[in-house]
Formats: sequence, C-alpha cells, structure tokens
Amino acid sequence: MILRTHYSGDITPEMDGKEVTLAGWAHETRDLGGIAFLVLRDRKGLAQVTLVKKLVGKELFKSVRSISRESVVQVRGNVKAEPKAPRGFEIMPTEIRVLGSAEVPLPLDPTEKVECELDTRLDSRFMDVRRPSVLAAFEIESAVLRSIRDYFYSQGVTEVFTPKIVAAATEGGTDLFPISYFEKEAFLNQSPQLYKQMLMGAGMDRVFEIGPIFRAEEHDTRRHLNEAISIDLEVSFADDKDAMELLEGAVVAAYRYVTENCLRQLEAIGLNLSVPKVPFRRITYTEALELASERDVKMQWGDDLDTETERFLGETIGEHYFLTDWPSSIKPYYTLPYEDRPEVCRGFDLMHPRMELASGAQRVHDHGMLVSRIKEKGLDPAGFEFYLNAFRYGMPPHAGWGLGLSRLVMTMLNLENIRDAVIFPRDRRRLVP
RNA sequence: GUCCGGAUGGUGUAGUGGCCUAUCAUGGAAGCCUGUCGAGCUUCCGACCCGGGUCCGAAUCCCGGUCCGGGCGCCA
Repeated sequence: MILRTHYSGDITPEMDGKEVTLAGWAHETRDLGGIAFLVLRDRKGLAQVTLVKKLVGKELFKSVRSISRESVVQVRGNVKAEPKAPRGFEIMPTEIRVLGSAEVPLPLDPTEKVECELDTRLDSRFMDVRRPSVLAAFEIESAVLRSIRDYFYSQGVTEVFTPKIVAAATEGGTDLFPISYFEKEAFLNQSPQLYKQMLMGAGMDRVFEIGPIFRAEEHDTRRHLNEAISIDLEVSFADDKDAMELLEGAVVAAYRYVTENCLRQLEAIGLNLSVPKVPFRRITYTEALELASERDVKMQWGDDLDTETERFLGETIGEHYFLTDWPSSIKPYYTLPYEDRPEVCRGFDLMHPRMELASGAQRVHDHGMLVSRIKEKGLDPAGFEFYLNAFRYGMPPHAGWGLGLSRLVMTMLNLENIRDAVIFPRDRRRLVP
C-alpha cells in the first residue's frame, strides 16, 4: 500500500476541496500561537500544511510542535485554495502521523539556509541529497542516461555488459586495483575497451555499455575519481568520423532531453541550459598546438596536452570541440595510425571548455598490426591472447569511444566538483559511505 | 606524489599574544504570538583537531602528527 495519494508538486489550487494524503519530511515548522505551519517536503517539492488551533483542536495542534525537523510524516487533509499560501494552496489536515522521527541536531541543514562544506555533505550524503538542488542533479543524471540509451537504441546499438573482474593488467599504463579471486590474483577493470572490441569480432556490429570503471591512480583533483561510470560505444564497419558523429549525437540528445523534461530540476539548480550546436568543431592536435603556441611555448609536438594548454584551448574555443589526429606515440596501441603518416593516428578526444569528456578512435583491426603496435608500446602480446584471438578470424573495421558520465553531468550543470555529480564518490581518500 | 592554504558549538563563520568568561548566523530547549513563507520577540544551551614547545600569559607563535580544501603532476 502506497502511503501517499499525491506528491507535493502535483497539487494545484484547482484541487480545492479534494482529500489527499502526502508523505515526506518535515522541512520546517512555524508556530505562530493560534496558527501553525508545517512545510512538508518530498522529492517533487514543498507543500504547506496549515493548522488553525480552533479548527484542528488542541491535541493535533500541540502534536505538531513536537515534530522535529526532518522527521518523516504522513498528512491526510483537504486541499484549500489560498492566495496567502505558497503556490496558492495549503493542506488543511485531519490527521498527521510521524512515521520516522529525526534526531537532533541534524548533521547539516537540508533547507539550504546554512552553507555546508562538501566533505561534511559527503559524510552525511543521505541528508545532503534531501537538499532540492542536490537531488535535482542526480535526477538529471538519470535523465541523461535515459536519453543516451534511447539515442543508442534509435541508432541500432545493442546494450551489453562486460566483466569488471579481469585476469591481468593487460592494458598497460594506468594502475589497476588488485583483488583476491579465490586462489588467483585478479583486478578491477579500468575500461571495457578490449571486451567491446572482441564483440565487434563476435559480429554484434554495434554495442554500448554503461558501467563502472576503476582506476588506481593517485590523482587528487576536482575532476578525477577512482571509480567512475563510463558510457562506452563501439561500432563496426564505421570509422572515426562516424564515431564522432554518434558521440556528438549522444551529447546533444542528452542536453535536449534535459532541457525539455527537467524544468523543475533545472530551476532547483538555478540553471538556464542551452543545447550545444552540432557539428562540434574539429581541431587537429597540430592546430591546437599552434593555437596554444601564442601563449605557451613549453609544449612540443608529441607531448600530451597539459592542464594549462587544455584550459587555454577551452577559453579560446568556448564550446564543445573535438581534438583529432593525435600523435600515435601518446595514444594507446589499439588506435589506428594514418597509413601515409604513421606518426599521426585516428584518435580523438571530445572536449568541453572545462575538461576532456570522452576519448575514442578508429581502431586497429588487423591482427598483425595490432601485435606490432602492442610490442612498440613495450607490452607483451602473450598477455593479450584472449583479445588478439578475436582479430584472427575475421575482424571488421571498427571505431568507438568512452564518455565519462559524471564529467558530462558536471559540465552540463556547471558543477564545481565531480563529487557533486556522484552520489557516493570514491576518491584517493574516501571509501565511506 | 608535490606545492600552497586551512582546522573554532550540530552546521557555516569572526577572532593574528592579555580587551576571550570566544563573535555572528543557523540550530536546539522554554515561553509569547491567527497568515507565516529565511516569520518576529524574550531567556537559556552548545566550540578553539591531537601531541609537544616558547612565553608571566597561546584559539592566536614554533615543531611534529592527523584530517580537509585548492593548484600542479599522474591520468590510453
């Protein structure tokens, strides 16, 4: 049995006289002597419950005074259109039940009147999410996921799951978290990359996966976490240009869906969101260096972009853009080099002015070339056998990318810290809650 | 990892050697109040991160630790 008939946000003055039951949290109470107000909050908004002493009787009136802030309450009563009340209506209660009382003092202030540091908020995340602007960000994140899934389905992409527990640190580069797997050593996967490529060899043609990735790096910034959600796509019989179109398509689909369907949440955050225009600008790595050379001469062709250069490019360009044609030396072995100039490869990054959102590439699909690229990177092909086998019996040309969900949401909502876009973030220090 | 900054009631803060029996807001307790909507008014409650040192005297200065924030690095 559902304990409410309506959410606060669903009630309008036109429902005057209707009996409703609301359930939520005691956002605040105000006792004026002969009249008292209880503001009830649920996920869709606030509703004012008005208690007139003479109407509700001493008992019920008195009971409201004993309800602590943030206690869970159920209120049965009648809607009354009332111009003096917020949103033009109030609830005239016949019954108020406390379903879960809240202790005092609270670990933070859910009414958002008193500021609160991020660390304090994360320690009591369950209460932090009661704050309307915090809840709104996570509801928008859900909308982003929904819209991107819808977009993928409209493009004929199949959703898959690949293992997060893997045998070895086969991808080189970043640090993996080791775990104990019965009598064997295992790791938490840092990317579904190898698996989604194998599924191209499996003939699944177009796949996507939305799932966690784990990186054991010691980075400690506002835009890095050790556990993140990655939106990964891989498509066969397609090249890097096709993959970029699908990427900008997914991003714009998300922005469009949010602007059309999350008005209440955007208002709670105080954000006026506009949809970026496609196609996004394409800028080659070499062009980016030339742009940056006006200010920064430290960068040499072949270096990865440092934070300062990245920020300069963002400020100069001012909107989403693709960085293409990277030096092969700083992209992973599975990125396809250009045939006529192998020092440059068909890898790309999707950039927001504030940071990198996604990276992808046209992949190497020739078995022999892949083996030599692995060797060139100083890795041992023997460790990649399970992966390389998929390239020996008919692997189609393919391309794909991985997009950071939290970075997408963070940049969309202009959040200061990536932890504002993850309900229970895992960073260098935080393992609880 | 590294550099810089910080740690004061439940929460957010003021306070740069004595004026601190520590400021303000929010909150909590008690009371008044029939239209609040960041309600108002009265009274009360509640804090200097830990350890060592300097000094007649330390929230304040020094050393070490812990934790936190920001920058950079690291990051296919």
